[in-house]
Amino acid sequence: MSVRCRFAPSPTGPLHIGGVRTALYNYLFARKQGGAFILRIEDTDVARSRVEFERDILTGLHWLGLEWDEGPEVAGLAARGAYGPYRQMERLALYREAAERLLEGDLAYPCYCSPEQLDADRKAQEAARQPPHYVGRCARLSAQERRAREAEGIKAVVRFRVGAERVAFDDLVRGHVEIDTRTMGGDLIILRSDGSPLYHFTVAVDDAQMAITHVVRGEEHLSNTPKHILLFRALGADIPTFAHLPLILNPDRTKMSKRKSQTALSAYREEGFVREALVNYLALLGWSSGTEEELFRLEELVERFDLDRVQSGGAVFDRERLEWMNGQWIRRLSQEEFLARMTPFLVRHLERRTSAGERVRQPEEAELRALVPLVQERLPVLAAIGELVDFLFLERVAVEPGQLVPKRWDQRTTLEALEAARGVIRDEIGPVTFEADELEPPLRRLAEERGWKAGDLFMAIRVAVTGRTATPPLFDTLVALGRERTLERLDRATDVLAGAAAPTQ
RNA sequence: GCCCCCAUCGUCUAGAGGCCUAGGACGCCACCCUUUCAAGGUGGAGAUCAGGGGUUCGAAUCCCCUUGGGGGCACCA
Repeated sequence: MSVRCRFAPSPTGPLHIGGVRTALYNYLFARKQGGAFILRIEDTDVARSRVEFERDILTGLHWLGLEWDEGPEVAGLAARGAYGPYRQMERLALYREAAERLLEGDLAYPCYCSPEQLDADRKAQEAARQPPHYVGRCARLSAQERRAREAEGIKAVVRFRVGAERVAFDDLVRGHVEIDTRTMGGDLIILRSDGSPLYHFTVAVDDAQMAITHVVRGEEHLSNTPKHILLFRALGADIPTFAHLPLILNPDRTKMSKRKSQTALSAYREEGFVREALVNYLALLGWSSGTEEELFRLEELVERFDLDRVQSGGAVFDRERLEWMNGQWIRRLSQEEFLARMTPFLVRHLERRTSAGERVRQPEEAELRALVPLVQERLPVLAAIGELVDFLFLERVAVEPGQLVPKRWDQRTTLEALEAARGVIRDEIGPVTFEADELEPPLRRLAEERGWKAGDLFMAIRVAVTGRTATPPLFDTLVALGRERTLERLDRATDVLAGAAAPTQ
């Protein structure tokens, strides 16, 4: 039988990094096995589910390149797949029908206990240091008793009978697992009093109906797996193979959460993490290829992936390592690709500067292209492009007199150097060509003639024209700036320095 | 409280009884390269393999216990 596995997120929040990892492992496993990867939206929590979250999930998966074979929407097309619909709220009839069957077979029963009663039970159990469980008040009601309650207008939930036994299964990640059903909290509610289905029930009904062969999901579902197995059995369905993935952890080793970590995929995307890095990093968080290579693209991961090699202990999400890997993938992008991905980040940065009241010049395609070799290897995240090169597009850069003077120099020397450098650039460099190669020799010569360290001269110029001490290579920077702007900024810096000097002299 | 899972450098991991005086990567430190910042290169510090018992000629690797951590036990998913 060919492999079918699914990613089943609920749209109660933006696509979570942990969900991405689960989706990725499902995808890798399905592709590796030549099986199907199915996306199912678990939106039965009406109170918390929102369409924009569903959109965020679909967008995120598309962006990562984790395309699904069946699901609510495929690559912008309408839903597709023979086991649809793929949104649970569109599958209510299926659940109702399945519940009906269980009721008929007395594998489930209506329960009339009020939430208040259940709450009181739970409190009592807690006080008696008992594990919380349903006491079974409605488990053996006679037909008349049920009718009486119905007559009172009490809306019943439907409970699934959980018999006493040890349920065992062989988890692909954890091996043999056995759980006593008596520790699971008693008979399970599968339908709310309004008739809507609950998670454990929908999972079993859907996985059965969608012919899922492998359930690959987070470890938080491990203890609940017997419930699903019992339900599969009651439904007369085959029991899929399970693989429970280790949790992704906060730095304090608790389950990764919004409170303590940045969990939304979209947030990483907005910071300029590239899909290659996110996929690569997450693949290696809990799985390893067994070799010492660690930079893999999606297709390479598919070739190598194996659930056997999934780690069983939880893994702390290490942003530093992600950033390193992101830099690796940014550098591996083709120039065209890099340009296309980086530009929106620069544009956005400049827009922000504009709204902050600064005068900004719009970058031209050609000058951005020229910038690529200078910046591509300097970005840990794409969003860093703004800070790196915005001085090229700002009408005025703020130059601090303090920064302008190199460590070994004083104000006088700096002033002299900037004026001299300006002269050299104005007189010796052709306005037409103005290339990095022709800038360097005369400026080095200048430093030598005056007995300055070239580095000091260059630093003074750098700060003068960019307002920063860390920039792309100086001569390329001057070229990017252009002759006119370079001269202008040297002038202005000289004024700033002279102005700062004046009061003290 | 009960049940389940987990346990190798700070972090991600290699290791499926002898190849381990435990390997790689991130991070950290130093040096090299260098006009700054990165990138890159070289080297270094960093794990008595949580602790204790077994099994075995031999254990990070198998078993048991302890400890620690995590997860689960909803008319949430």
